[in-house]
Amino acid sequence: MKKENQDLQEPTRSELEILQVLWKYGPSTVRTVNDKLNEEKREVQYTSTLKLMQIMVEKGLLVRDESAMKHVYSPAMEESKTKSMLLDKFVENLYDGSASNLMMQLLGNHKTSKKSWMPLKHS
Amino acid sequence: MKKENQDLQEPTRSELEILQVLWKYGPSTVRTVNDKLNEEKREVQYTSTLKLMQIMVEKGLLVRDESAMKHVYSPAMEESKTKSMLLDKFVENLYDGSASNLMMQLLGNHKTSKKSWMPLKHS
DNA sequence: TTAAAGGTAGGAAAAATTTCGTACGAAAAA
DNA sequence: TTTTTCGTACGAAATTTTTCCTACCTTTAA
Repeated sequence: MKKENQDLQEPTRSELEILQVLWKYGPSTVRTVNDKLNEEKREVQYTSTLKLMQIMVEKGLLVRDESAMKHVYSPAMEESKTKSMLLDKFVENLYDGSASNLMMQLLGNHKTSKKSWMPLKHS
Repeated sequence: MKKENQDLQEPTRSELEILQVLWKYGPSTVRTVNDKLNEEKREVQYTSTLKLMQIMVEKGLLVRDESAMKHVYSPAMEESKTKSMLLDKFVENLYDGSASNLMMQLLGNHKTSKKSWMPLKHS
């Protein structure tokens, strides 16, 4: 089954790497993004990055300015919006939806609540 | 190229869901985990969950007690260790490695540093 | 004792993600 | 002008992740 164009696509791991580059350096060409990926993350071929960024446009994760020959890509959503979304999901997943739990971990306060589960009978 | 048994495998998205269930309810059978997944996350077949958990054992993400007929699975690493690892990566990725940046976002302080990038010439 | 229910194992298929080869056009250099 | 360089598009392949079918074993109920 194909995944339909939802409103909010969660970026895949590689897509996130690309977003990170764009957040850091601002709107960029594929060439620039690819260079930064190779410098800062991992070795990857130009056309791979290109393809991925094209897909991200289709998904609505990036927008593209085609006015010049060298297309310039930018994130489709505000950095802060995307990060909020990802943070929410992260807190939901790992900290039971509780930001203060996360906060405590950040503060190095490792008194995370003791295991909350009672041994279950496994039917 | 096959991915070798690294020390720390990062769980995939589905694997993380399973870990979440185990964290929440403690060591469990596949049946229990599958039920919880269906209740709390998404519809999924028993054998799919089974397979995934078997793979997670291979990867070293879970350990399995086979002494009884119904195997009981537990996370291979402490919850807090795994979460630390994931949190580190998360902060690294999204907050430039700065926990205080994340902290600010958590506090709803949206004065995240203005765009730090200078417009680049795109070679 | 047989049937039904519920468990694991394993392989194959499906889906999603990632990579890259090839084709081809435009711009720049020779 | 010709060649080289650098860009995009597109399709297919490779890989990773996810799903589920089939086989088969054990326990329980009839």
